Amino acid sequence: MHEALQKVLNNSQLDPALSIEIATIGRLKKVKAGSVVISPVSDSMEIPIVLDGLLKVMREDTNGNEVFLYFLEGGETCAMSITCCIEGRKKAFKVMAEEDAVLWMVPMNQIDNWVAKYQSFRKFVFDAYQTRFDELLNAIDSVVFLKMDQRLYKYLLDKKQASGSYVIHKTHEQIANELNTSRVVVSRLLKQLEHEDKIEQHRNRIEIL
Amino acid sequence: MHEALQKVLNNSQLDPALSIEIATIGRLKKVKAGSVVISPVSDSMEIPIVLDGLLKVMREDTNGNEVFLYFLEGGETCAMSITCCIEGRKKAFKVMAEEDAVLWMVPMNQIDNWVAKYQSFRKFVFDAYQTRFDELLNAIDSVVFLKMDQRLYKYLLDKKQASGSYVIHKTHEQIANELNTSRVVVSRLLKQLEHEDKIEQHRNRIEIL
DNA sequence: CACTTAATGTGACATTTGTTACAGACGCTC
DNA sequence: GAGCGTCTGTAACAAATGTCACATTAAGTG
Repeated sequence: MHEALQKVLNNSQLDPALSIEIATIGRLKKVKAGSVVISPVSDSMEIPIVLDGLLKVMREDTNGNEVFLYFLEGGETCAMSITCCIEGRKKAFKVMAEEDAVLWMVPMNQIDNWVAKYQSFRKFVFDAYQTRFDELLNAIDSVVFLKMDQRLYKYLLDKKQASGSYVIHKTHEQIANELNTSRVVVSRLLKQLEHEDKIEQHRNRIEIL
Repeated sequence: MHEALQKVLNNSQLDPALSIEIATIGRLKKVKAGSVVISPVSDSMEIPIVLDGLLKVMREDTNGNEVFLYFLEGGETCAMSITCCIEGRKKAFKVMAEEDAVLWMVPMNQIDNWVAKYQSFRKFVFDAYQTRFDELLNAIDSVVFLKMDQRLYKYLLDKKQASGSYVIHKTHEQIANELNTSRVVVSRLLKQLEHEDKIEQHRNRIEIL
């Protein structure tokens, strides 16, 4: 069995028999940073479990504007994919690789079966839902209750937390896209954060202090 | 069996045996418009199924600011309650009666059991999750991609849709609270909508045209 | 009807965010 | 180091939203 998969399954406290099923039926997928894993147009019938690396979930409107929702870290799975697949619905979000990532792709056709059969899988799925709900509500909080400067700083802190590095390799333009604002605004506010000694700026790189 | 419950259970296409269990184990609860059904501090172990009337789900931040997320109509249930109860977590939202409502309160302790036992209940629960995810994403869209005038109009249309009436009995102040803005802003924008012949205004009452 | 209270209207101004235009800085390649 | 493309900084202005003050209006009550 793939080593990282073994580790993730153990941490998830899944039933051993179920772990074997998942390991048997799934397949490994490696994705490069920046590549799209799930998009509104894709109709993949697999759900990704993150073994290593970092995914990010974005919401996209019909005009191509987008906004960052949350990260998916090692051991986590995309709860929204589960219901989409079960319901055969169009996905209303986009999942991208924020860093190079290793995924375990599990075909959907066994999900209902496992939910019925394994208490540990029910817990796994409900955990995933709960965590994602929390993340979505958190995203709503940021957007509704915070001004752009706080939202930006929160974004930087989240990114630091998720990547485990205080160095962020992004351009102002990229950050602006994730917050659905403009590059000039981001530059302005980052300059402010720099003056407050909360960050340090370099080309293509921001350090959180 | 309660008549409205009977109807809702039938529409949900639940297994007859399960319907009987739900009808047996639950209890009827009537709530007055404006009253709080679930709040972050409540630790109720029941989930509500809306038999009649209209509930609304709000997000509240620590400073007491709040924002409207979505309505729960007849036949719908609060998916977030399910996971909260299963996980024993603190609720991160508030559910209020938008109109007088009749609820069927189902104790949580049977949920896991039902999920294991009934395929139709799994479908019911996953449907609920999917619908709620969609509603949350929809709420995010409004807040991220729309300006306040569009957001306000969308809110009015949603309310019209959910209540089934083109007349909305709310003050500008109340609307402002649900959109997390100020009364003056709402008055200004409503006046605009009136000039565009999209609404007609009276004291405590707005008519959608 | 006169009075009271809550709801709404509106002007004036502050703050935040968005937009445009352009200048300067950095890193890369030849 | 000259040339090039991208990234960042910044001024100037526009638009959206928030805030304060106060006027006006509508509905209910005695």
